[in-house]
Amino acid sequence: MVAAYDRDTEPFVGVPALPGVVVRSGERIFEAAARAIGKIGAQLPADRGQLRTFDEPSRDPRGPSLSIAVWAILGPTDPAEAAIWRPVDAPGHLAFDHARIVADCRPLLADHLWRDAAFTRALTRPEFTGTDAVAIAEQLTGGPVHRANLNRELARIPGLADAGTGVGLGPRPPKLWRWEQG
Amino acid sequence: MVAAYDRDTEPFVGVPALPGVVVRSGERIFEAAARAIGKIGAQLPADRGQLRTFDEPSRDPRGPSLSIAVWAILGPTDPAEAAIWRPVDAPGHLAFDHARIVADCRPLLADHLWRDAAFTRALTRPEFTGTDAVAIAEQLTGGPVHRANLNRELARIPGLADAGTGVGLGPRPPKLWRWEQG
DNA sequence: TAAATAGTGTCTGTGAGACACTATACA
DNA sequence: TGTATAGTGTCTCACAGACACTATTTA
Repeated sequence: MVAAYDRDTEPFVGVPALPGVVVRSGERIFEAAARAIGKIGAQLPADRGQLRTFDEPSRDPRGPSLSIAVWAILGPTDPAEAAIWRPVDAPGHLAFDHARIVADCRPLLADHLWRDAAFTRALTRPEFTGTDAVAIAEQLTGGPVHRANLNRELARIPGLADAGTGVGLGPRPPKLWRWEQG
Repeated sequence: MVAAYDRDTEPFVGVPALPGVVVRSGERIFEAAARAIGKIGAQLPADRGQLRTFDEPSRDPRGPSLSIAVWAILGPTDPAEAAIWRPVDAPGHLAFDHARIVADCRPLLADHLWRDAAFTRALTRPEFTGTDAVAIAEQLTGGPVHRANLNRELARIPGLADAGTGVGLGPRPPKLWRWEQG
């Protein structure tokens, strides 16, 4: 899911947008990201990364601007009162070129999944089921994901252990995976 | 090899630096890159791409700035009178944090090699030997490259054909590879 | 015991990585 | 005929992708 917030200033008043700010002089990108994520009532998590820069001059009706896209992952216990959550694979209508940003960045994020430990750990919970994993992978890749292969992939990840059974969607309970230590 | 140029303005007068400019309002990144590469007397080639953004506030003694790194590949016939060529794996002393930029971007470029057709085609010549390929790969990856595996990898690339023998470093002439059509 | 959900076994092909061996040209 | 450079054959291992089969639970 992607977090947006309802804009309260022109342009695009009332339209959901990805949180963003104008970078101040001397500010680092993640410092600006920390201010941006404040717009949805959250704090910038430790797990975050740079994506790419968007430079179409007509992105913003107020005038030309560059946007450096950044990812960060919020957990279920992190406060984010003002967040409007949208599925990554169908974020719907967003202000500016933000729908395009989501579309362009999705494959970049899919590359991190199950490979970048910090990204994966933050995206899953401390515990998650095989069914959760399938849903996450399909959201990011956009294609179907084979459970058999995914389970084997998860078994190979260091620090991730089988933790019995969890609660799934149907009769048979799915496998539970747990990250070791804190 | 990386192209630098001798700075003629403060700061770092006389010190080699990667070509860069301040992006103008409304300008696209590659438009700015085209102006930047003019500093070495070259024109921006069609083969180019975005790398990452560098944001350390003390990068430039004149004040905080963001730099968006971009790659582009010049051929041997492209004019570049003012270029100072340095090996990618040992660019030596460069102005600002440019040595660090080269070091950070090298692995990003290595990921493109033999995979991104446009990048590879521009980096090699229309014709190149197996020995050239080994040298290119070792410069970008930093590690040793096995000729046997590299030859097989080249054989798999669509549009790249065996073209007899070329001129190498020793007695036995190396294989020649040629890109099909123009 | 049927149906829905979930997991496992296994086969294929591909590709990385590595080693030993062979080939070519020159001195 | 020895030596330096270059290419080839082949082996192992890991992994992606796919399919069929089995297992678990509830109704």
